Amino acid sequence: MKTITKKKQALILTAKSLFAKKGFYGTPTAQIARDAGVSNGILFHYFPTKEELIKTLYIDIKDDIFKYTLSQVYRGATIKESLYTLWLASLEWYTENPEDFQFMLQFENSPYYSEEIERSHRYVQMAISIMEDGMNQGQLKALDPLFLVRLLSALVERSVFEVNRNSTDSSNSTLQNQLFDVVWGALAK
Amino acid sequence: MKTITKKKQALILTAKSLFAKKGFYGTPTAQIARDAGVSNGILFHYFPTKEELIKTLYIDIKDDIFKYTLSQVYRGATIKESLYTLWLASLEWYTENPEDFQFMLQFENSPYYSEEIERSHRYVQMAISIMEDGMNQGQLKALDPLFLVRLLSALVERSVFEVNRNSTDSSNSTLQNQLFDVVWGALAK
DNA sequence: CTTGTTATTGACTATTTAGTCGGTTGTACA
DNA sequence: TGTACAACCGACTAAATAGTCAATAACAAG
Repeated sequence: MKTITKKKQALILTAKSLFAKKGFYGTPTAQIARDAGVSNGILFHYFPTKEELIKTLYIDIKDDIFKYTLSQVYRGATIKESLYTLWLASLEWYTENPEDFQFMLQFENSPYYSEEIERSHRYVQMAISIMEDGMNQGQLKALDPLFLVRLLSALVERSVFEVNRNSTDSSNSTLQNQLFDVVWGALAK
Repeated sequence: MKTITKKKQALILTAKSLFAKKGFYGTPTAQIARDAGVSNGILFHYFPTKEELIKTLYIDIKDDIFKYTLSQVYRGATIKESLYTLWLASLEWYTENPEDFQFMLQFENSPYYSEEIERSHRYVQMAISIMEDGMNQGQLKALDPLFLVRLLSALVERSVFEVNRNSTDSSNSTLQNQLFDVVWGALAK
């Protein structure tokens, strides 16, 4: 049984928050430890390098998100329904967890990121097979399924920005429908 | 008349190349100078800080790209034609100038980037007005025009990745048509 | 030729920072 | 109670790096 200590947890939380706010290079390891209220040494006890810490954080975050989003997709749903569910759940997650969003953006455009890391998540395989289903049913455009997955991610990302910009506006659901129209228009045949 | 010296030019070229390959934080200013074959001090003579160098580079690159792409859009073209031209020209530029692409990706997801910088380019205003025209004609989705511009950028970005991945494939124009279908599907009403 | 300005050099520094290490405290369990 | 092992501390270091500076070269103009 893997018990995560209080201090390790504090490190993870603090690191995520600082990285999101100040960036990977704007955040010294010493500050992470200080803000987390633990010693400098313990950070390197749990994470051999700063890079390792960053990668671990990313994998954890992505796991959380996909657990949340993919679990809402039901068998038997139409492709359009599945995509809508996936898209909306992601949107909700990111607007409610802005630190996750910031962190992810940074990581996926950093030198740390690679197709290897991308594919390593089994949920990406799941997303791919949803796209394949849609293509087989003739509902989605006939393109590389991984490309469609990435497209969806990119559109989620843009949606998050746009929703955040209009956050004062109360007529959220109208905007949501319009934004999903964009997604569906892009992916559907 | 602004004459750019040989050494300044060498610095700019070298910096772009190194930043694209190794990232902003993986590239010491000393290495830029060394690789450019000039002294350390001259870099800070032309660019007071490293950050200033990076921002200058970004603005130059974006200017080049928009000069190239927007100049190909003709008055009197339909919206679909204009968007196609814009999209294809961007795609060509980035596939032929991979360093520009890498640099831009990094910059636009870095702490240096801001909506202020984004809007400061007059070409963004031009792109916005193309989108507004399309909306007024009822051809494009009724969304914030800046959002549409960003959407187009994001789709160009994804297109570049996908074209690069299939670069061995000679049947390029088929893929191009398919990819533009995605763009048009996303933006068109 | 003189004088002021700009280009250029490269050694130097002040600071920052990732990661180390020797030692201490806690704890599970035999 | 003893022993092994993990959690934990914080002072320390070795390396890296952005930016400085004092001096020299090139050059343009009067």
